[in-house]
Amino acid sequence: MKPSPKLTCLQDLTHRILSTEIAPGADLDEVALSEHYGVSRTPLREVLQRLAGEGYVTLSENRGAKVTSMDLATMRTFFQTAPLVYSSIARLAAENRTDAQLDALKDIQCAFAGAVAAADPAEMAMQNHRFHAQIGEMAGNPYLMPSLNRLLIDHTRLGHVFYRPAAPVESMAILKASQQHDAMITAIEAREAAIVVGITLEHWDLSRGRLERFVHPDPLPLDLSPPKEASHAV
Amino acid sequence: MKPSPKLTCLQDLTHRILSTEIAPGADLDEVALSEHYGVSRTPLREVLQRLAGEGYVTLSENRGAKVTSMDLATMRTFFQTAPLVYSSIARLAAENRTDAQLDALKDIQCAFAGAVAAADPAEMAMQNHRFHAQIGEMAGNPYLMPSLNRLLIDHTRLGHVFYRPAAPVESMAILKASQQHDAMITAIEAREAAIVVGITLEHWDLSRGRLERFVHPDPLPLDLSPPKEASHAV
DNA sequence: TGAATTTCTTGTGTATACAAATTGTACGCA
DNA sequence: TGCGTACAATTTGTATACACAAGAAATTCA
Repeated sequence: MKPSPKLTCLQDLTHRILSTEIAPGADLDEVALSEHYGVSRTPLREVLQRLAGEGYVTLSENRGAKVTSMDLATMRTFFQTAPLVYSSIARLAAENRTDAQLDALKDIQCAFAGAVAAADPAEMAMQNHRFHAQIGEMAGNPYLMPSLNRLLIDHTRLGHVFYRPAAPVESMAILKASQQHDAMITAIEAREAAIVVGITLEHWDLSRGRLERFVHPDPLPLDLSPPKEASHAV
Repeated sequence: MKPSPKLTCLQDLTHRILSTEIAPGADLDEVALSEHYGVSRTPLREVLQRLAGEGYVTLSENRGAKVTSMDLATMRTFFQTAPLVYSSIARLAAENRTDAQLDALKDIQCAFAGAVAAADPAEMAMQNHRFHAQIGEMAGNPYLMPSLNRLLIDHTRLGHVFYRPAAPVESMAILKASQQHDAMITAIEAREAAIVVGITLEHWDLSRGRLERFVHPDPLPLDLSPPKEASHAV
């Protein structure tokens, strides 16, 4: 009945980190956060410890918590690792899903489609996160789950680019992504593992194309004044 | 200078869990542990939270901490997942290793060989754990690391069987495992990714053979009295 | 004026005391 | 005797106070 302030704190922090409202690398002050959420430092520190375990924040001795940063070396690893884990999870999800899990996935995709219709980029990114986390649940593999979740954290943080279309061409990509979600649901329902893996890899390629273009943007025309946002990438 | 009691507590608990001195599924009492390690409940709870994040223990609301259990469903998943993660990590280790990391690996293998020579099963299992965790370090992939570590926890807990040879034939397996470690070091040093992956898969097959025989032991002769250790497996 | 050391400020780490929740037990009632 | 309820005991969750470490600023001495 009562919304536990500790749980609220945990959920709100994850949300704000995933949405990059709290930027990668940002310092998290214990007293400020504890006052903000109306809990004492003890449970707040436990929340931070948990977030650290899930990869959202990084703790250093006597130096507090920082939001896990996204440096270029990590990005490289991200692009290297994601297809392997995503496709493995997809295969397992098709094999092991339950009906209840499938229904939950459909609900999430519904919310995702709603966010697309409403042209709400932040909400799209969050529902997309939930969608893929749910597929992870369906895989039922406690060994791969932590890897998937770490990938999804960075994918979602990067992904706010994806869902902020600059050109009309790019909003087409969002529609295509949503259609791929639908196709994944159909294939998972039919337990067609090979098909799910195929769609998942296409889905990844679509996402990768946009993300890489962001990390490696097209060079600006050479005769213009110095670029302003070049180093803003990560 | 001073051996922080909190760190001692963390390391000792991981060691006792990996060695199954504290059995899978066992309850962990906060007050008892805090008194045992000479710290108050606050830091002890932080240790438990961290161990939970790494997969050693499982926390339930208002119900304390239990050592993560190893049920049959999990075992199935374990055997399904390990080769994928191990071989991926092996490939990355060969590609990304530094000289310092390689030296550390050699030191660990030295300690492992020492334990083999001393016929110390517990020590073998622990050094084997360190060996493979070090290869994980060399892979330098923060996304796959948590999966590897979770696999290694259960592998090491199961592995105490491996290093407790019942028959002379089985102590040959330990020697072969040690030789495979040496071969992995050589291949990693030469950055021969394909070779490392091959040895890793052989290494896994060797381990799997013994572990599966433990989970699925040979049936006892039918004309004997009721089996005594049948359900002791997991 | 510059460098080094001391002090002060800020923020984290730990301990203890208290509140809340769960579990086991005993008692009463059907 | 069986079941349900209430109470007690144990264990976990939270708050507060204090101790300690790291970094910044200021003062002193060369």
